[in-house]
Amino acid sequence: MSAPQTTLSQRIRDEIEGLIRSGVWPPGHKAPSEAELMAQYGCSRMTVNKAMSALAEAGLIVRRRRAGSFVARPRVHSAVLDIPDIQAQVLARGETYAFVMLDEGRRAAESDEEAELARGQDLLVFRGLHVAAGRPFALEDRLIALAAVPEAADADFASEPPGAWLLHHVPWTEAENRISAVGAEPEAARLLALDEGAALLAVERRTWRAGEPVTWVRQLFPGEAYDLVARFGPAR
Amino acid sequence: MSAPQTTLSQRIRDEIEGLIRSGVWPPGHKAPSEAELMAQYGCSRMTVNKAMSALAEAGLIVRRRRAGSFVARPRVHSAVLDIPDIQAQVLARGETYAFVMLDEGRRAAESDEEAELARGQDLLVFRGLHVAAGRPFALEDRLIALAAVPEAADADFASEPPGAWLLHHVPWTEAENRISAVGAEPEAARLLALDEGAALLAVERRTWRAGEPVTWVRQLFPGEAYDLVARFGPAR
DNA sequence: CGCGCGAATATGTCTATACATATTGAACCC
DNA sequence: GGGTTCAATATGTATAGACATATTCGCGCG
Repeated sequence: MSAPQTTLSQRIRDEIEGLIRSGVWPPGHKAPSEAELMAQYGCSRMTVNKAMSALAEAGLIVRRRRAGSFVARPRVHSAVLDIPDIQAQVLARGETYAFVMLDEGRRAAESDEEAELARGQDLLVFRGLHVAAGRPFALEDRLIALAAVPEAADADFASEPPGAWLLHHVPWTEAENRISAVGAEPEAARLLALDEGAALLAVERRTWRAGEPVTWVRQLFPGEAYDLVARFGPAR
Repeated sequence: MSAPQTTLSQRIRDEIEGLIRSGVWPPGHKAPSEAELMAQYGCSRMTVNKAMSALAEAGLIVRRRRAGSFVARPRVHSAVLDIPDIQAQVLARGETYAFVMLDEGRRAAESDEEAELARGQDLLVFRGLHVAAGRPFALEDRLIALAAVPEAADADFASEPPGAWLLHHVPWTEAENRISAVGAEPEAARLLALDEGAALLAVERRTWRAGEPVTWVRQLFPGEAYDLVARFGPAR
């Protein structure tokens, strides 16, 4: 048994996908041309083309004739649950947006769950309030793993809130959303200017890049003020 | 300008996708072999193969050597928001499941929104309670468009609740979920055995098949008892 | 009658080649 | 200097042929 159980075009695709997902090829990076790849892998152009076309269809690269193939900017979202960038959403509705940082710090993990995220290093801890049109829109608690994103230690989260900063700097590869409804606790009610016990939409999200946990976030939205919309349709 | 702005393999793919999505080719239907298609379209096998491979990758067909290509059974869900079949979910957790039909009828549309769904014909109207492990799990209101699903008029919704029946009989092509948190109204609170004003997770879903509206449903879950989990990961 | 084996079939992948098309960059002319 | 043209480049699509591989069907043998 000599042949690997994967095909050549699949192998090319996987290797390049690995380079992209791991960040070795950052967004905007120019990939080798098909001619270069066919020399590198010793195969025909059709084989290379199949791999690259698949990557393009998957949205990982953007191809432009004559110019070449480039690693795509992290898709803000691949058409799935559209909740990542609250700032962009609010601005898209034509409302003013502000992020009020309530608390900001750096500490070690304090629970098993946090330890899984921290992976031996410190966590950045945030609590902030998203404000749309002058009214509280969402209360956010966030942890960022410095183990996964060391450059976050030097980021300026006054100019760009942590969620947006991450979205623009760290492409994620996996995410898990947990959505539920909860009654407002006293402090949350106060910060969101609601009555205690009011229905809140709670979105808890964990995000990974290439299997490595990056961030955990919990956002609380006033139930009446926010609808989460997810639309699934034909592929194109 | 003579050439259509779509390529041949894309056209083949689109036409076959249309046959599948419209239901002309039902699940399990055997598609023509590549040889037949290349005769039909007067092109080479590679061109046909590209179209069929793309359909296979998209999960619309299943291909088996020597046997042929077959229309895939409707994917219960393509790994997206996992909420369609409450019964299956409850049973998967090892709990008993029951659906209690509270109200069932047939009537004409009574609002503009309903008219859009009804398309000139009657609607089937349901209200029922999903019961898991003997406790209320979700309150469901549903409308089904007889214009889109005439066979629903003869279905036995005592043996299979409307949601599961639809899922097993009508593959959907587009869906829109709207998720929010609401306080329990008196009647909902009573039916779900909760206090008035308790936080409920509200899922409102509209579904289409090939552009034609099929059903509208609103499900109310006790906030503490239910988490909506959506996981997005690598394609394969 | 049942079982195994081989032939036929349909897909899976790859090669080599060809022509089309968008884009870029540079040469060229006014 | 500025705008136009043109050729080089890289991708997009398609062809025809080849070999590999999984699966099924049917035939023949015991």
